[in-house]
Amino acid sequence: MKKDAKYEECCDMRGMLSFLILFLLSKKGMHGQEIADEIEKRKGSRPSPGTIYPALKGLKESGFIEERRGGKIITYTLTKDGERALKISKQQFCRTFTDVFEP
Amino acid sequence: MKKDAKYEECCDMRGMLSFLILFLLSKKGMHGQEIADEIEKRKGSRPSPGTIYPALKGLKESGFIEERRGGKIITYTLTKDGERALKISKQQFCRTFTDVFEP
DNA sequence: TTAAATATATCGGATACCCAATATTATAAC
DNA sequence: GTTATAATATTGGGTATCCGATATATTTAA
Repeated sequence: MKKDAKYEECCDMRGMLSFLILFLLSKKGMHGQEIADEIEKRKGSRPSPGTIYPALKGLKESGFIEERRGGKIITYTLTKDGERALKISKQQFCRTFTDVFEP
Repeated sequence: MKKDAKYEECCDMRGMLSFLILFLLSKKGMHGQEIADEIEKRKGSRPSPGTIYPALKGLKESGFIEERRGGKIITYTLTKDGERALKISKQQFCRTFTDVFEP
């Protein structure tokens, strides 16, 4: 059992993955594994393929991201709609978690 | 259908409720309805009783909060363990969402 | 041309979050 | 004391997230 698991379980951040992906893609286009790398660096745990690809599929079906294929690598970028979605989600996120970031 | 619902659904913040409660209680002791008030102010929607009380129950069973009853009002405060849980969750939260707050 | 490696994709299922509805308890009003 | 009000509590269920396992496709290595 992972150390500190007891303390982490009160914040599993379920439901934040798509938001995080949108945010990451707003900085630069990336492919699936790059996104997984970045999330692993931030969260400490790597989302499995069964997590990341369905999430990307959902975002694509919502029209928030689009893909450009180059061989086996698919690079995702935000659409205009995706930028709008991120902007709105971000506002809500910031309002909800105001002053959580303060020390 | 709620305006902007399409854009909000990529960030439902599911799984962040307990974290938010811990954070709110770290500022001052509150009872259930006060907590709901504060969350409503931040998120824009009010958590239902069926949401808030099971969450409080879970936090109590984890030993993160304790209650002091005064009539029909139950005031919740963080325990030492709760402070530790919040600290750790907050670290993870901040690391995960670094620079999301920047304009 | 196989074989290995890497990226993407899908499927089934466990989990748990959250809500709507309802019930219980306690105070306050009268 | 009865009624109204408000806080707390529970239960059942829908739903979406996420993971593990597995499959497919493309490139690289040998």
